[in-house]
Amino acid sequence: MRQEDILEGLNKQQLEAVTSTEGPMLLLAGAGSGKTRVITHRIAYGLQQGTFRADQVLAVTFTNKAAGEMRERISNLSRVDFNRHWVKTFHSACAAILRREAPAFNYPRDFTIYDTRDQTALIKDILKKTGGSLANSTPAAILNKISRAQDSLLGPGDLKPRFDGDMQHEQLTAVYRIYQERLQEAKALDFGDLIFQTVRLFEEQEEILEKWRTRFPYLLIDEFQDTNKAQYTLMKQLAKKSRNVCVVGDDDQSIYSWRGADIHNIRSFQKDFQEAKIIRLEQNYRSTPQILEIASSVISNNNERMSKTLWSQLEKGPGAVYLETEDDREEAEAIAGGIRELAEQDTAFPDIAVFYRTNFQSRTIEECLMQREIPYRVIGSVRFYERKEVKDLLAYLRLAVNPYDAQAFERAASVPPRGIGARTRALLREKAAAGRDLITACEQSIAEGSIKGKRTVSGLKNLLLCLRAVQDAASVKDAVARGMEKSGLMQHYAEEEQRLGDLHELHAAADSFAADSPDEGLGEFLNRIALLGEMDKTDSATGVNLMTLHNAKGLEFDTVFIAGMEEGLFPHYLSADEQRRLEEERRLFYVGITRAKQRLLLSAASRRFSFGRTSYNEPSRFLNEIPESLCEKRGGAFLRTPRLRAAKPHKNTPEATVTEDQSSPGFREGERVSHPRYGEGVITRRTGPEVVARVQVAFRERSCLFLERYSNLTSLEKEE
DNA sequence: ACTCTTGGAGTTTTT
DNA sequence: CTCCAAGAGT
Repeated sequence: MRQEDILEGLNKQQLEAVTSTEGPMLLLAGAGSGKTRVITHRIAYGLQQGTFRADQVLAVTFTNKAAGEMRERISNLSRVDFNRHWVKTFHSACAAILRREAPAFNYPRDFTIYDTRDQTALIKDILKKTGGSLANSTPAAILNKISRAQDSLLGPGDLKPRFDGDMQHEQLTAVYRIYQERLQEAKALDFGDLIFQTVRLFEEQEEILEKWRTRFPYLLIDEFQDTNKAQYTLMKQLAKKSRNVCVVGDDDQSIYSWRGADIHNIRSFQKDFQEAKIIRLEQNYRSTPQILEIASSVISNNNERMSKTLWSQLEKGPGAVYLETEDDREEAEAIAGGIRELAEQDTAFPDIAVFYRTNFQSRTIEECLMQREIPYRVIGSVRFYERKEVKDLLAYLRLAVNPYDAQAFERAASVPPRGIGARTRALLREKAAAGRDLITACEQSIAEGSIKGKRTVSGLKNLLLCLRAVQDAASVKDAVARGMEKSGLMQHYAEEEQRLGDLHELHAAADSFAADSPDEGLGEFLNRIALLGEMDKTDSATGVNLMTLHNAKGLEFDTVFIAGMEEGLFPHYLSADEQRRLEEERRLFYVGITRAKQRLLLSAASRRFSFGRTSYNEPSRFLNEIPESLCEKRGGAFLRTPRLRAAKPHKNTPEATVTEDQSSPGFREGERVSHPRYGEGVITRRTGPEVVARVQVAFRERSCLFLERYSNLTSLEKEE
């Protein structure tokens, strides 16, 4: 692509940001100010000018999905295929570095990455063993403390007591220390470790740091306001010499301080890189002036912010609409009704989003959408790789790759039940503690006769040995297939269609991984999975988008609903007392508002039913922060015209209705169909009420149950 | 010794 | 709904 194309249509500030490819830069990019455009064009420009080569750039984004999009946009702009290059999250970048440097810090290349559940289980186990229950602290709370310590580059010895003789502190230090030891024994790293250990490695081994500095003389860090101290330090280490680092952020969109993010990194950057060019992007290209005014008005209630004024030249639009309902059910129905009506006017389903503060709120909304036959997708609710059956299968694969992985062993040894109980498992793990792997531990225990269930342990050992052999020889896909077959999980879950489907999906994921990265092995596949968020699902949107406000960051929609505008829920009661945390809730609201291009629809329920309990809530204080002239309060329904047309005019040409599955009449049993992932199949059963009919489909190698409406199935019998 | 069933309790946000 | 702990059953 020619230079004038890369630079075309940029405003003054954007142009300066794009063309300043050398030296440090702080890009303060307001919501909707064309940030992604600037970042991608900047890299494309540098490539085109010959300032740097693609393999000299390390770009860090917040999610894998954002990374994927950035790769694609740069590739399109620059005629360079950027897909092989380093656009990663902090975590995946560190995992990749540590894999390559494994010998230098005495870890195997194929280490395991512990997720939150592995971590919590480990802490529970430690608490049990040490007998010490940390005074009124749940394992999750302890884990949180440990994670925050890691984010701040504090090891067990670096924790400071709050006062002399702080029991909490001593116990926490002890648990943290054992926790780290156990991770090492298991040849595992957790999320915090990935960053912490990389920083430590760079600190301790100058020549390795030097190598990576030389490798990446150009850095870019996106969502900089959400970086923690460890990440900041890593950036500094890498950028110290070249000083070619561009950080991009917006202090008003900092919403992850509970995860260790430190907003002061923006100030630190100005100190550490005093020669940095500072550019503000304040023109908003996304939202109407009305939406922007609402957002500005709300965020102006925060004290801790760098002042910044967004403005928009877009056409005027409507103000916000606020709806109060009796309960959550009514709220959900109003949202569904509003969506229906908007869809009949001018807005397509994928251009609509519904945001909420907590995941459980999605359930009621989903039910109403389903009833009204409105297609939707939920982003990030139950993470695929955290589902029980998926973790079960992953446990076997993890052990095949890393036979020291104690958490995987716990799971693999007990699901499906094979007669190895807690006691035997503990014995085997003890055996493995002295630097032995778990397979060897099994072997030795059998040889010594120190164990009761000799036969079953022997069976498990052989199974693991077999999987280990397979992963060396076979493709990732075959290794997963072998795991499914040999683990006994397929039989174990034979009755549960959903779980079987998930196992097959993991197999399919392995297949596509193998296609994308033919040179990578099972270990890399497992690492990749551990770092994958649900956000990254790439299937194109066909329905309304449902997600938490946290997941909404970086996205935009024509129409945005924000549900549950109630005290106690939003701001959440756990964050409402402290000023700093309340301000973060407000920023979360700000993020939500600024996702909207045209319309903003808010709602609150005075009664909410959640898990056997009814709570009564006042409307959120944030509502009072919206200028009155820009917030119209309604009762009953969102739109002024609840039922304009009783019936739609009937279309008499059949071709018009065949194209979209909107009007799909439903399949017959015995009908031949095709699915984009599973291929051809036959409907074996069709059940349930018409609106939410389920179909059972037999494919060549498996059988799946779908909700008919969203199944992506196409008939093979209606073709001309 | 191990597994399965039952009842009770807890649920912010997530790489 | 889903995770735990405790007790009964094999």
